[in-house]
Amino acid sequence: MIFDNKKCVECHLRDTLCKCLSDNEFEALASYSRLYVYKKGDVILDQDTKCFELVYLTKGVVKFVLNNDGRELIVAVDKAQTLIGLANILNEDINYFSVIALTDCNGCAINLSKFKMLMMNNKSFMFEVMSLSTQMFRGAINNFISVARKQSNGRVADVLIYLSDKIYNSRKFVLDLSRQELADFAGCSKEQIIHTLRNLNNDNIIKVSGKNIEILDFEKLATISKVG
Amino acid sequence: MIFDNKKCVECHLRDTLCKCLSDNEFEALASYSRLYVYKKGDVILDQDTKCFELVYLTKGVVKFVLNNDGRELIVAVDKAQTLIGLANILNEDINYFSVIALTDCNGCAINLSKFKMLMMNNKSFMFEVMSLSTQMFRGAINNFISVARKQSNGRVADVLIYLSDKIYNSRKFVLDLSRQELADFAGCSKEQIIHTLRNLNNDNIIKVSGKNIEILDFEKLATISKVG
DNA sequence: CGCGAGCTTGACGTTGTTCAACTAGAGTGG
DNA sequence: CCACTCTAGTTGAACAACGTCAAGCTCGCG
Repeated sequence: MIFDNKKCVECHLRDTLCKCLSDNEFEALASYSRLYVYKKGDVILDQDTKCFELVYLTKGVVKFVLNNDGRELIVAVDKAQTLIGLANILNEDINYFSVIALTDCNGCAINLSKFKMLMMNNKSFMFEVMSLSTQMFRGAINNFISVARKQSNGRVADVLIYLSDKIYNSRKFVLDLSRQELADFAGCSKEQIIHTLRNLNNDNIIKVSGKNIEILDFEKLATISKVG
Repeated sequence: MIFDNKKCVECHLRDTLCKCLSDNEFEALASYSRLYVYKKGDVILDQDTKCFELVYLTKGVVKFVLNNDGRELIVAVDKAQTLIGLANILNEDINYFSVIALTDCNGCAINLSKFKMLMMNNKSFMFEVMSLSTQMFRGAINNFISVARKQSNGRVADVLIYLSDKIYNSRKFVLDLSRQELADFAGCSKEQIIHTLRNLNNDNIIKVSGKNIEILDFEKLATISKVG
């Protein structure tokens, strides 16, 4: 579904990534942008397909997913406001991850070739874009270090802290991820997630009830994350 | 130790990453470059320190290492000819990995601010650089996927195939990595590496004798890598 | 010849996966 | 309104994978 886009100048993107663009330059980008609505579960970007558009997410929570041999691995979870697809544009315009809506989402599709043209003509903009995309990669690498080195207590602690700090900005939140998705994020089986959550619950470090999570003892959780 | 650098125009770097630079531009870069000699074990770039120079490796094999809590994790292994430090320059000029010589190495240090200046003034060059640095990150992520999802047979197979294809370009090679380093690369204990190598040896898939490795049945090894 | 670092080996215990059975809740159709 | 089905979640038991430990080995070097 497509909306009008007359309010681009008020967009959060204007003040952040695009802050070094002139009004004319930003206008050129905005005139090609279109709003989309995604339902929970919709594929926003599809791994291994050609990428023609970036998506600026204005509402909702998404997961970045790598698929190999049928099994999913969640590389990152992110929420509005954020630009999606950056990691794709630097090489061959083939999507490296899939991006899938965890909640209903709104997004604004930005024409990739226009975006690239702007990058070519505005060096500071290019540096902003590069910086953002390497941040994304570094985050992914840090995540994999966690998965590669820690055992499940530590990984689950990592995931909970990440969600609390970066996504829900609260010690108490309602999960948008299923148990299976938590497992794909933490790199273990869903049963292991359930066991670990229950243990943390019984030790009064967190309170779990279905999708409702509350972190009761953040210090202890941070220690578990560190120790592994 | 520092050599003269009159032969920069013959450097492999000139024909690859720097192919889109004019003679003047390349000259500007070369006039600031200096040759260094590293002994096996030397730290070429040090994690978490400020980075003033890129290093173009002209001889030798190196490992990219992430350190956390005393334990090492090898992110990648690379050999000459290759440019080292790219992943660092996109953000805050703080080295994200350490780079350590696995063999005696020669390298050519390139002034980072000159390099950046060239990037700012030559868009195609900037795209070349960006492309190279994202390749590096994608490689790292693929490596971590392997570590995160496969069990030790698959990981060891991955490592052997990587070394055979990308580093030694032969089915038969002499390892520059210790058993501990193989373990840091595959994300498991050194004992597990030894067990797995012996099993592969007993199954006549590889032949191991100390540092000497020969891949006897590449197809079978590739299958093990896929299956996990 | 003796020392030490890296390598090898096997035993053992922990961790985590797999499997199978069961429960709860949501959606569907008669 | 009640079966029926389907999916997600939960539980525990059996098993396999892996790390840790402790002991012994090998080889190069002083």
